[in-house]
Amino acid sequence: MSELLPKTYQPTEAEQAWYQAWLDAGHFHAQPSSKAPYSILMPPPNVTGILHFGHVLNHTIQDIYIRWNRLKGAETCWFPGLDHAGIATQTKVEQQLKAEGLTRYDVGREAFIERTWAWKEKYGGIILEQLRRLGDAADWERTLFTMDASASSAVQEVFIRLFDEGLIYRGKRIINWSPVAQSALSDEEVIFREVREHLYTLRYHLADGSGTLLLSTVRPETIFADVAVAVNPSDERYAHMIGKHVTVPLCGRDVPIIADDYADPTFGTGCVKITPAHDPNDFEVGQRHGLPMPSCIEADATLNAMAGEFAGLDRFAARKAVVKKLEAMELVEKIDDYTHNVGFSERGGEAVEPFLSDQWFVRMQPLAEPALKAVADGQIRFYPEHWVKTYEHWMTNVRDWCISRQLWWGHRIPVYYAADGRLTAARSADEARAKLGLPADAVLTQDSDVLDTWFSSWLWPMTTMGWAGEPVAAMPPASKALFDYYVPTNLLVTGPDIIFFWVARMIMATLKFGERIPFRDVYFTSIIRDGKGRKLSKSLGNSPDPLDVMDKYGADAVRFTMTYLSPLGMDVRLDVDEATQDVPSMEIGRNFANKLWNAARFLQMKRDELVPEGTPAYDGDPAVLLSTADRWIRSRFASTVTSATQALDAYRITEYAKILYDFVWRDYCDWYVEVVKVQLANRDDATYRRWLLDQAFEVFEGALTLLHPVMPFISDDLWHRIYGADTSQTVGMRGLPNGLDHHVDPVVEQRFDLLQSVVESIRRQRNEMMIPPSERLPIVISAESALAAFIEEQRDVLVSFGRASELTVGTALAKPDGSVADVVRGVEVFLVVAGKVDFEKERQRLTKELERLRGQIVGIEKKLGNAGFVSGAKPEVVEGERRKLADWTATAEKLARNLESLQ
RNA sequence: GGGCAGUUAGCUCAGCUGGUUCAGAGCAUCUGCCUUACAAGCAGAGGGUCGGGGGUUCAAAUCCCUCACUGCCCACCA
Repeated sequence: MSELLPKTYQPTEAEQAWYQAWLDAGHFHAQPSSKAPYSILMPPPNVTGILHFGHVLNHTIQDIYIRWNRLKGAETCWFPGLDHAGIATQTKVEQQLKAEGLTRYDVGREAFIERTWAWKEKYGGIILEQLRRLGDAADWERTLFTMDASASSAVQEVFIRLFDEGLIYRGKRIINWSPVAQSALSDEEVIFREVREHLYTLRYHLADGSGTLLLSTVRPETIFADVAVAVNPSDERYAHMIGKHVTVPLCGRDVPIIADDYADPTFGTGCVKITPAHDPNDFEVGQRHGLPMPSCIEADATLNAMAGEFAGLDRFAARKAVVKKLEAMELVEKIDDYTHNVGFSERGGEAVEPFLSDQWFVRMQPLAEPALKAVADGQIRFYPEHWVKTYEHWMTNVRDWCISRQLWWGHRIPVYYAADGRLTAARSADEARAKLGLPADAVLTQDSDVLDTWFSSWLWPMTTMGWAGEPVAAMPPASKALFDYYVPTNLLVTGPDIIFFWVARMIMATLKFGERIPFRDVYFTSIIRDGKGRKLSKSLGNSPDPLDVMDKYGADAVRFTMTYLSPLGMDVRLDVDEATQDVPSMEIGRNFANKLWNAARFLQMKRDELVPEGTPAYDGDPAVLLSTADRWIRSRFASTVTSATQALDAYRITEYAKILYDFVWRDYCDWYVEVVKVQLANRDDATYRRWLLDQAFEVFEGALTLLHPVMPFISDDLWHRIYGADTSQTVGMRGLPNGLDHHVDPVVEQRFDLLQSVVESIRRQRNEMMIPPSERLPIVISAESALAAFIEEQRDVLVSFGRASELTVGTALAKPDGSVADVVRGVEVFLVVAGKVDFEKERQRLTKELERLRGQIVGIEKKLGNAGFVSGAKPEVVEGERRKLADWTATAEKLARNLESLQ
């Protein structure tokens, strides 16, 4: 009746078909309802983004929680989106233009933006398609682009409000400048790297001709903008010079010698040149002393007219040229090798230039305070928790956020300048005129800069709900309902690298504008590294395309393997074969999927073969039919539900994966299915067989259900194949198995454990004696009467698993002639091997085992002889040790006896 | 300079509130099996003084101190 399953699982087709079926059935779309809400905000991938393994891990985790909570009956919604990614996208289009021999200035701002939109439509958002291949159960109907009208409106409103409240201000400051992007960067977009350069010690002559001052610098090309030389006020060497002037070489200007604590007497000569426009520390010195702040370096990092003959040279070329000239003038005292940290653009990799310019800033401190509290109070929880410290450190030392970017692609700053120099933030020029009290025909110019991309990202918890920047109470009813139902969201899954960029700022913005926390739990994912511990990156060639890997192993296999290998708070190592771009560890997931597949195949084959159509269902008391093994698997399954739930509740996803892996593979397949084979073979009764298989199927269905969050495709595929549900249904919505606690039965588990030990003992002995499986041998088992009865009950299983020709079970049986012996938990297991026994080997093994046991007995006796232990430890622990001693002693005695009687 | 992780079998890692599965799993290695669900498999075996040292405790892989090494984050003295 059901179609026979192929021998191995073929994931690719099944995965695509099921994803479409889920979409068709609308399983991923959610609306506020009477059910409990559960929501996750998808970190919006860049519009230029391509799927990599970081996304795979991140999205697998999110999908697990979405599907798990859907299984639990929540109204789950996963809000997807796409980030306009200012610099990255603009760079793409500029590259395109470059191929045509054009720059963005050639086409002009408006045409350039149009072109970027066209690029976005054509090439952007490929990654969203790729995420579907992974299986993301996201509510795609709610996909938001950060430059959609509502989101753009929100950005504008927020800017205006912060401006009006004085939390956004314009200032001339030293910022991080990218000469390549020709734009400012925030502090977070700069990474520091150690660089080996030179420390030049230069001679500056005193203006009055009374001597020379030596000072050290790594940037001699900036001397044209020197405005002072600083010495430490406590530095006696220079005390008499304070107030005098030195002549700056090459440009002949005289600048004062000032006293400032910034100068470190122990570094170099103790004198430092002050160049406020080109160094953040010098800038502060300049401010303290009211010094002028000329710039000698332009936006493109070339020197300007202040540098005289060096004008037009790039900063690095200029450095060489300046040093050469100074050397010729004998003004270079010495040049030392010098290793120090230099800032580089996180994106482009070029050295960042400290650059003095007008920029827009957000005053962070007032926003940070409530955000700090929300985390300190535990309203928002971090997993792993240790990131709280990092968060608190950053938040308590938070610096103002430079939000203006000299780009074209992005949200334009809604600030208008009047001819008289006044300015304001407004929704339109008309509104600005009104705010400034100007007539309708007054000419205004809008600020030409755009906002940092993160200035839209930090509003994500609100914009995803349809918020356009209005006061929460004034939101349109549909958005308001969504917002109130789903925010705070339940979980955010992201990398710790964007804790400042994004997580912290979302908390600040949502508290301020949404009047609530944005999310309750934050899960920080692991960093993925290759076998050598390096981060995966395209340039290193160790970053395989996840799509290729999914094609080879299946999406479920990739998801499962990543989950299995990614402990909370630790890096993940993924061995990557650089030659083939293969990730061999994906076999873990693939093999597991295949195991599941074959377990299902077995059950289905047996049902087809042994249960004729029309076989009546068993309608008696199931307790009558349940064997120890049946009870055991039910007990194990009930425990598995509990422990899997606990693992996911604590965000221990690796543990969740391992629990299910072990249950399916070890308990269900290795033991239970093997017992089912015996039970089927030994009872020629169709009703019983039907009942037994139904029972086996039921547990399997439960396992598929628990696995669905991590392996959605195969679990649904098998579920439909076996249980014949129609495609509009999914195992992901049948509910979590519950009310099974009464199946947990420690006595049954203990007994089955003994059975396993006895079987393992027989197998071990057979293996050691090199007896092939085809050869059946007599087995004799001797145990105390209570256990003997149980072993007798398990006769069929023991005969089959132990490949026995005959089985004798009794109490106090003597060791048969020509047998080898083993003792497990006081049960003696004799294998009659007749001529085949290697007595020497057997003697060695028994002796070794006996020695080990005796050693342990001595240890435990010592422990029990310790008065401190007996009085100090919990009574049940002491009792446990006593029982253990008794068991071991009995076992040792039997072992010794068997060793003696060995011929 | 400040902070946060980590160090357990050849490799990758579990081991959570100290003791009842306490020294584990997977991979790799070795042995035997095409046993009619699965060789992407089955059955076995070997392999670790839990980074070093000290302390607390009746009891430490587990708690505390200290040192060493590895990785990450923050800061940026020219």
